[in-house]
Amino acid sequence: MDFNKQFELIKSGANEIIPEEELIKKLKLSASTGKPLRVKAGFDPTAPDLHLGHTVLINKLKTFQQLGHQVIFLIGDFTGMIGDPTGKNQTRPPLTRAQVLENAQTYKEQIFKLLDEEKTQIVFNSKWMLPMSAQDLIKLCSHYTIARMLERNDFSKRYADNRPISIHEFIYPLIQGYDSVELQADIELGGTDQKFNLLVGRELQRDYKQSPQVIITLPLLEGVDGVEKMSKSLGNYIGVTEPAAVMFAKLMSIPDDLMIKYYRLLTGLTPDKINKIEQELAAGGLHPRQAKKDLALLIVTTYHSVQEAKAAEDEFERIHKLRQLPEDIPQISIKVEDDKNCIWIVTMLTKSGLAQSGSQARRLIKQGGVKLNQQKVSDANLELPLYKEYILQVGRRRFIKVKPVK
RNA sequence: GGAGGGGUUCCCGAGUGGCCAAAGGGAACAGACUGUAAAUCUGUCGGCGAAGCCUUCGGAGGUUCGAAUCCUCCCCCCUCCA
Repeated sequence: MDFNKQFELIKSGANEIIPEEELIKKLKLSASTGKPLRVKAGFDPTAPDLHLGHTVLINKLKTFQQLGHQVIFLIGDFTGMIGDPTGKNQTRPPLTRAQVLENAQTYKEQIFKLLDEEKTQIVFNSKWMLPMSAQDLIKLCSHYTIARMLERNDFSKRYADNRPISIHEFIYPLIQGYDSVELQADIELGGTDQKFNLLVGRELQRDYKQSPQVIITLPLLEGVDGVEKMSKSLGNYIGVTEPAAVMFAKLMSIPDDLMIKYYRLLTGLTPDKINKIEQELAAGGLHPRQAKKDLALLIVTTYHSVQEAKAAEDEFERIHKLRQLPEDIPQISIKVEDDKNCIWIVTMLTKSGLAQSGSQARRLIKQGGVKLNQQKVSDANLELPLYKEYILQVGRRRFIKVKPVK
């Protein structure tokens, strides 16, 4: 593949490449020497459940891998003890060796749905950070100045606002940078919020007489709400291990405006193809719903299979378009007190977990959000005979089969 | 060591003796609408088989007919000065 095509592929979806000329130089050098570039991206070991936001980086790693370069998946088990300084993060308790290995295993299961296991190098930065002596750490610190640290937006802001900055927070970017030294990285990928840290890596490598890495920042992916960046704690995430049907439904719920970004950052489609979809959408030739379905199918297929993706689509149609019952409804039976021969609707809702309290159950009924055997329930005092099986529904998409017994 | 600010219901945040189950916003949930679980609009948003009652405002005591609000002690967080 010629350099322009390669470059275009690498650049697709990227926010910044700093500096672009160096990337081209490195690509050319690699081609002429036959030596693959070393491409690094770091991940947090404390949150081993990957969501699509994380896979933006992994997808880009994959691009490099497909171009024949050496991909390095760095697990920041040492930096994880510090936590990236956002002002909110507290120092985290160090993970035990067992936890680290366990999380690493979880990572592997997830990333190898995208990356080629044979060609991926997984490393932990505790490998070189744990044995580092205090003396060496001080030496590392001497490569950087407070003034330069304060260039980091987050630090300068907190400093100006009289909010605390702990000393150890300064160490974080230094270690991340030092990882690049240790790994002799040619390229480091990171989210746009990592720009500062990535740049520190360049400086340090230069100080350590290495060729500075090219940094590529990728946009932060908004979650299904379309506003906040995807994160587990905000609940707007799509996890890579989620069931196909859940994944599909979540993907269908993203705002239309976000579709193209998802296409660009999460699918392996070429820039040409994505541009075409974008144009057809704008021209009205392609229905946004269809485009979003195609997107969902593509992504779900990556993490599951074609069959499962298709089944997920059918399920979605059934529930949301045709408003029918889903194929598999979880089933439970509820024990009733011995002296009763009927069950109260509110009890059914709370015992089945569809409502968290009796008050909430009553509210749902009052709002017309409860259906029993597809009939709306309007009476909160409804009593039902035992031994029959009921299909309870709350809202449009929560179903459960309930069998009350003694 | 000294001075000061603060801890309120899932989150942010108002509330300085009764009108407070506690404003406002966010999140969430339900309803309407829709190609969609988007957007928008409406409603709900501590618990109780619900009349009324019970529990909640960092913790423990106290003052008062009555406390998120006042007092005492304690715990925690933050800032400034040295």
